[in-house]
Amino acid sequence: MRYQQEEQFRFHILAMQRVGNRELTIHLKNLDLTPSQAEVLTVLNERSMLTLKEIGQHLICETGSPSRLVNTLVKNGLVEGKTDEQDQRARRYCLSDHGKQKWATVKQIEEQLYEHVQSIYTEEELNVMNQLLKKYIEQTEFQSVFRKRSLHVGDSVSEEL
Amino acid sequence: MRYQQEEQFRFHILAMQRVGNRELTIHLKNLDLTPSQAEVLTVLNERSMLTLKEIGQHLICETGSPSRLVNTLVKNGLVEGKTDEQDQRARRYCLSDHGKQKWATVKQIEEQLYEHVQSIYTEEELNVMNQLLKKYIEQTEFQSVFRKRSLHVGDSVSEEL
DNA sequence: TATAATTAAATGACGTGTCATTTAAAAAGG
DNA sequence: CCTTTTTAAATGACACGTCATTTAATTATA
Repeated sequence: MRYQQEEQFRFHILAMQRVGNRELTIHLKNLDLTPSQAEVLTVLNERSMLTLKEIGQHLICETGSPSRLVNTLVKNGLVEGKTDEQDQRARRYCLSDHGKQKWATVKQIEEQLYEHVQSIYTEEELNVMNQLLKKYIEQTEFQSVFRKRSLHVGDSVSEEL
Repeated sequence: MRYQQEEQFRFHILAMQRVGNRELTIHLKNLDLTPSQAEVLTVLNERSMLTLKEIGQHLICETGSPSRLVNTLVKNGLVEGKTDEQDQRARRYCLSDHGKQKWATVKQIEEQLYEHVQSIYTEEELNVMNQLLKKYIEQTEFQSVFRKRSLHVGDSVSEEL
């Protein structure tokens, strides 16, 4: 059958995303957080005082302006927003004390997930996949997210393969 | 930073899924279909007369019984359902003529996606990734989907790496 | 056989993702 | 300075994806 490897790759990616998301969802439920909300906390923990648009530019979970996502976090007291003084249209957001506290737990849950990944793959195997996946991502709009989030720093170009 | 490879892998998977889904969404929009709906058509093209539960067991896009997904396709005339004679609770679904026709176009769109993948990866690279991704999937509930869909048949075990 | 337990599907609820439209503020251009 | 264009954010709409609950039919069991 033609495209067998390509089809398998397509559904591997879909399945991996689903299974990872479910694993995160389960563990985050104790915190009353969704994976998307957790990603916002992570972004705001790394860089504070971002506008909605800037937050969107740091997220992989959503394009455009993640109004509802962030507003839910504001409503739940995890994020605080202040109107920008230079630009009355924009609001700048940061973690509240409660948000910072929750993020610490989110970090532990993420590390659980990473431990799970580590239990299946060697670092070398992860490196191989990351090198290859990066090749695809670099041709997409997400390339800038990885750059902004510093998710691609420190990569060593593989000599083998 | 600890877990750097693992974190990168996590977001690579998320970004790959998003970008692939968007690419499919754009091309399927001309057909008035979503990627999930297209997956149902593909499943029903491969195996007909499945119940809702069985369809769900062949889908990666959704767990549980995909009532609404399939009912939308019935409403749009792409899928037909008849009550099972042995079990009055269950309904068995198959593609309508219109559905078969649409699937032919869906197949072309999928092949476009696979051509795109091919333009970025060699078959050897795809094979490497598939071998590794399969290791993860095999430990999840999706393992049975890949088996049922025959998405893992014909894999040659890699000797290298 | 009558009742209880199981099962298939439908449905309600909620939070995304995505796109299109609207609103209001800022910038650009005359 | 006023009008037009651009821009940030909010909002409406729609289809998921997920979970919990309900409904109805089937099976198990006392």
